[in-house]
Amino acid sequence: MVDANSGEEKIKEGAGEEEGDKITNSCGGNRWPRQETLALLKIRSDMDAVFRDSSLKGPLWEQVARKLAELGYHRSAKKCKEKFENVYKYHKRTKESRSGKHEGKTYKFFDQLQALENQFPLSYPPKPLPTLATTTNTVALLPPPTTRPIATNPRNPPEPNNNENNNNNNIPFSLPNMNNLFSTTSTSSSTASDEDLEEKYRKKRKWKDYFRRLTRQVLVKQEEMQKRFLEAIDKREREHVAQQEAWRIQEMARINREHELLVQERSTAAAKNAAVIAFLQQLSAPQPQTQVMISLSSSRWPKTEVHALIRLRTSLEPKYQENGPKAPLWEDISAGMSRLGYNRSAKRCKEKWENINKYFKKVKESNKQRREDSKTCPYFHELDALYREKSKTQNPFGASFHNMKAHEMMEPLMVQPEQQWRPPSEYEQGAAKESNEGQYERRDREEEDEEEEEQEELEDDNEEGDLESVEDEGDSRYEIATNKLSSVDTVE
DNA sequence: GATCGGTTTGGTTATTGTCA
DNA sequence: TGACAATAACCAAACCGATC
Repeated sequence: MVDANSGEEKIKEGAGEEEGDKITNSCGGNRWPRQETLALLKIRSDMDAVFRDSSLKGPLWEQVARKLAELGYHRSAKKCKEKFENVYKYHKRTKESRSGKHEGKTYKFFDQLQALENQFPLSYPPKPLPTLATTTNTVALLPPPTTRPIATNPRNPPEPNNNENNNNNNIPFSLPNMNNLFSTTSTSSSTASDEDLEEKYRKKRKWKDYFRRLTRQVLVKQEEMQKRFLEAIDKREREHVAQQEAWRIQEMARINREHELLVQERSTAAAKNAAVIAFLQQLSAPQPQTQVMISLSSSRWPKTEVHALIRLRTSLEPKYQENGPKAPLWEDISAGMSRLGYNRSAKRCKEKWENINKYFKKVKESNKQRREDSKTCPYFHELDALYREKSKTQNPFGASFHNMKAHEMMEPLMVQPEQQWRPPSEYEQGAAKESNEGQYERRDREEEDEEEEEQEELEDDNEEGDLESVEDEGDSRYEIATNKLSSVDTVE
């Protein structure tokens, strides 16, 4: 898998993730060294508030990338985002499965991510966080010191009487007379008698005592503050735990309620099913199971379903081309889908249509080369053909669609041959869609392989015109690939 | 209301590294 | 060497807000 971004990160220095600690940042090709990941986490967590406040995240990731670059790690914004998401995702996954096989093991970025989750500023470099008094990291968590730096320079001693909190101080803030202390030019400067010396010595001792007491006092104060701070943290910790406990209890209650509801629903559903089955048995209709599978559609759209949607949409488009409301179109499509055995609401159909088009456009615009044998996005060929068709009919001489090259415009419009599709009747007759899923998957893959081969062949030797008719080799009646918008009716 | 662009979240797959 | 963890990258679904 080669990303467009990977060019800048191709340098491989043979160092793995763990060695990232010891080596420079440019190691390991696309892999993120530990330090780099930590830097990313740090930056991202620092900007967490900004991220939460902003609705447009793109520029923020640019900023993250810039900050990372300042640290010597060059990654694109997209990569930063992706990396963060992946790390976060993995963290969540491992956290959830901790009770299972991961028990006893901790994800190496657990502390950072946990801290981020708890809206707690991260420490850096990372070390186990929460026990605040134990690690040196906690220093980073401490608020900026409120005690003013102590003036150790005897020439600038603290102003004695400006201190508002010195009532209960034992320190005598009535300072010795500084002029006397530092003035070597006393009135009796000419005589260096013993008395003078003794006087000086006494004053010196006095100052010494004063600073000793001051230092002691400051230390006591600092300890007191630290104690108060730790108590506050402790209190907050307890509150947090209590909150979590309360939340847990609430959550348990909610889960219990949901469980009861589920049980109720299940029992009513079972009753309904039994009634329906009984009814069907009474009718003893020849093919009662044809519609049973309809409701089995999962949230993920199988390939065949996407194909059906595209075909329905393209076939119904002319009917709704006027600027009228589109809702009936999607209702129609939804109905068509259900006729084919797919239970999708109009909204879902519309959403799916938008999503596949969005992704298709995105890929086209990025000029990314898709692998011919790409197993993903089976609808690409169809959309491609559809858009080519549109661009031809709407603007045959104007700007080409997505900067299509001239020779590309000449290429035959290749709707994916419907020969790759199962005729609905075949699988509609199946007892349940689920049970056939594996089989269909295999068939899909086989069909895709055939499809790709055929596509290649056709592209190789066929540069002209429409492919009016491709006869199916199989035993069923399949639709023919053509550049005309195909009608869904032929499927049925 | 329709459309579009952006984002979030979750799933999947392929690859790489580590360790027994 | 195989199992497994970790990672990168991709994709899909769903949602939201802006714009027309």
